[in-house]
Amino acid sequence: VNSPTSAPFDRALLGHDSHAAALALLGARLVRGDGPERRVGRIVEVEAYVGLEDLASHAHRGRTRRNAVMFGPPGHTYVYLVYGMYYCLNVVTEAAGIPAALLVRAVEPLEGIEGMRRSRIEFSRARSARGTEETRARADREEARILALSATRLASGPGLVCAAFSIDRRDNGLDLCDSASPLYLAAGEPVAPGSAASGPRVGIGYAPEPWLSHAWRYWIAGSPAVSKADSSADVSR
DNA sequence: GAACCGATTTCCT
DNA sequence: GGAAATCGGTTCT
Repeated sequence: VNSPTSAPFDRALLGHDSHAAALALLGARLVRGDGPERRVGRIVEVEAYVGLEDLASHAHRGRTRRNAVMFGPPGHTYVYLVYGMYYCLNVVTEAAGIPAALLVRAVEPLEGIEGMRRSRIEFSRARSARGTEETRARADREEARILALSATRLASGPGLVCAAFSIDRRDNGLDLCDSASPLYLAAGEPVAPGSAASGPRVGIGYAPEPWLSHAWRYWIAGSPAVSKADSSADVSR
């Protein structure tokens, strides 16, 4: 599991077709920090949001202040707040000018697992910091729940990835292909062609067909760390 | 300046 | 299986 030095993620793998990039990103490592605070996870699930035409994408209405980095060069982060309380991490893909990104939906913790657990708890407590006594009691129960959670499930969801890695709006626009960034990507074991699965994207019920049904969610088949059961799924090329 | 809504997660019925 | 929590982005008046 320990790998002292791993090569930075190759930006060229992200610069063209987003679906090829999604398959390339599976198995790669997400790295936060250095030394004893270092946290590393293996990316096991992503979703592609591609181009102006994609009516499920934040970019479909054109460039705004929020989605601006999606229009920039590949390899950078797009971090946004969703539902007023969770953050989502995306990896920008395609050449500058073409808005596209991969939502990181799930990560399998490899190093710094206790740090991820603490970060999850810290996030949970911050949410109920100014709450009533009842909300505080609820936070206690949630802390107990997180402490009992298996390591593989600590980052099994897009909001949970950000909670476990302490990712928020300040991380928007970082260069993930630069290992000097506070958050970056490192090469991992590539996923064998037959080991990737795909299916429809999650949480985009507002989108019309055909965008609603495109199988643009990709994950490592059989991984216990994916955000949902991968029961009915096509194994991709 | 107000209304509407969401690339989620968790808890309760 | 359904709803609540919570706030900034986007749109419309």
